[in-house]
Amino acid sequence: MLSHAEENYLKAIYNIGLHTGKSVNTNLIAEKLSTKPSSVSDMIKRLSDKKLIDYKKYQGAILTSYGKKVAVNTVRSHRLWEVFLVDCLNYRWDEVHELAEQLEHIKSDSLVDKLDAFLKFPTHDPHGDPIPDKKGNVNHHKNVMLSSININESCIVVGVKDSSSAFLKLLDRNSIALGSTIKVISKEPFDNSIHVKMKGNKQSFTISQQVSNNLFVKKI
Amino acid sequence: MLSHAEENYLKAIYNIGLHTGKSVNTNLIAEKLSTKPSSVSDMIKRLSDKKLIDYKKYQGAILTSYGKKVAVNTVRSHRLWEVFLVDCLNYRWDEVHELAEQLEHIKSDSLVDKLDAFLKFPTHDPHGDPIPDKKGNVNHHKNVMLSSININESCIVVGVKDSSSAFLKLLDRNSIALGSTIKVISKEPFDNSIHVKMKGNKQSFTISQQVSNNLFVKKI
DNA sequence: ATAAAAAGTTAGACAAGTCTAAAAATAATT
DNA sequence: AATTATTTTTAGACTTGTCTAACTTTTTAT
Repeated sequence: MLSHAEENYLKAIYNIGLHTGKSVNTNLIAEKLSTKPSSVSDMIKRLSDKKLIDYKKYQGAILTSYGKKVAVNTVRSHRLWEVFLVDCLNYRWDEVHELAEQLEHIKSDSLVDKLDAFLKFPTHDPHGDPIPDKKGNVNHHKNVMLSSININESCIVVGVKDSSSAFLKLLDRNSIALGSTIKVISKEPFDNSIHVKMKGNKQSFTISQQVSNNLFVKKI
Repeated sequence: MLSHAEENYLKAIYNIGLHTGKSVNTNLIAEKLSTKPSSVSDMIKRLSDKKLIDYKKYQGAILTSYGKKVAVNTVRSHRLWEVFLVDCLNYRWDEVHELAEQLEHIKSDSLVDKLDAFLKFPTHDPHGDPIPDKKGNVNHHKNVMLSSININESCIVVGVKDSSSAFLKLLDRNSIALGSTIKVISKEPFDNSIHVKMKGNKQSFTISQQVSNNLFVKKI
């Protein structure tokens, strides 16, 4: 039986590993978990003893298949709880992360699957992130960002990379939600901001690079 | 912010105090929490420092109004989660206790009230225990046990005192559920077992004293 | 290739929560 | 009232997870 802290470390290593593909550094984990590199070193040793990661001193960590399984299950739990919080309890998408961080650690053989069934097997969480299935299979984002869309092309918002409350509230204020259709009108070379128009909206407006780099989209 | 352990101690003190009415001894708490009296002594000191209980050495513990508030909120959370698990996720009433023990500790200002609303403000949990309202008011059982019902009288099952899995499964096997109507046919002086008949059932059967002492009923 | 910078690890300390073993206080019994 | 017995508390140890400060290894840059 793993502790909350252990699961959080595995999840962090999993998420960082997804982007980088290779061995994960101590400092990145520390940053992600708002802790200190020395604490990470300690924990990494314990996780290695438990065969959850492969680790050689000074060489970073990689999940074993067992560790990956735990991480994916935790991610699955997290995302299903987020769906529950938004769909059933009427939370907003910018409110659910911290709560799901707690709920994901509830220990049970059956809870997550029963929750999945109750929610009718959702495929994505409120931020557009894919929900791993019972067996741990995940359909990852294709990683097309709004910033890569050409002028005069349109796209649909399918996810957010940053799911911080600040970013999500900014999107709300601009009426950008999952499923929104956005057309790129022009690009500003100086600061890489882009001028966009939302479908069904006459008014066009400007989006900074920080924002367009954090919106997953699908071309249409 | 209180730890899971602290909340569990407060809940135990609250539950024991409900029955006894007075200062709660160390040994009872230790038994209820499956821990050792020495651990209880330690924790009791901490809870006293935090003004959650009143405590004088060798004199047992009593909840302060603040401590009682925490305990009742934890009970409220526990029972609402039990309703969710049974009504939404299709767990049986003998399966939900352990899970609710975990879920009750999720920290949030709004979660429990939102859950309450989602569940349409239930008044009782799957074992018939009353759910405290938002303000902490509870309608306690009137404590009428099946064992106190006279011959030829009928009653409705409104709750269980023992909510262990073993007891609940025994009730299931005898088709005794909340709302069942039971008529007392005869009593056996030797072992205090009673002979009963369920409404809508021709067959009558015998119930031991242990069982009849753990069923809350309402006379009809 | 060697010095400086960055990254990673160890050592020692701390807090929460638990335990065993022993001591102290209270309660029960003769 | 004195002696058991029971209950409660203390003392010291252990685990998990964290920290700071110091040290080592690896990487980077000159």
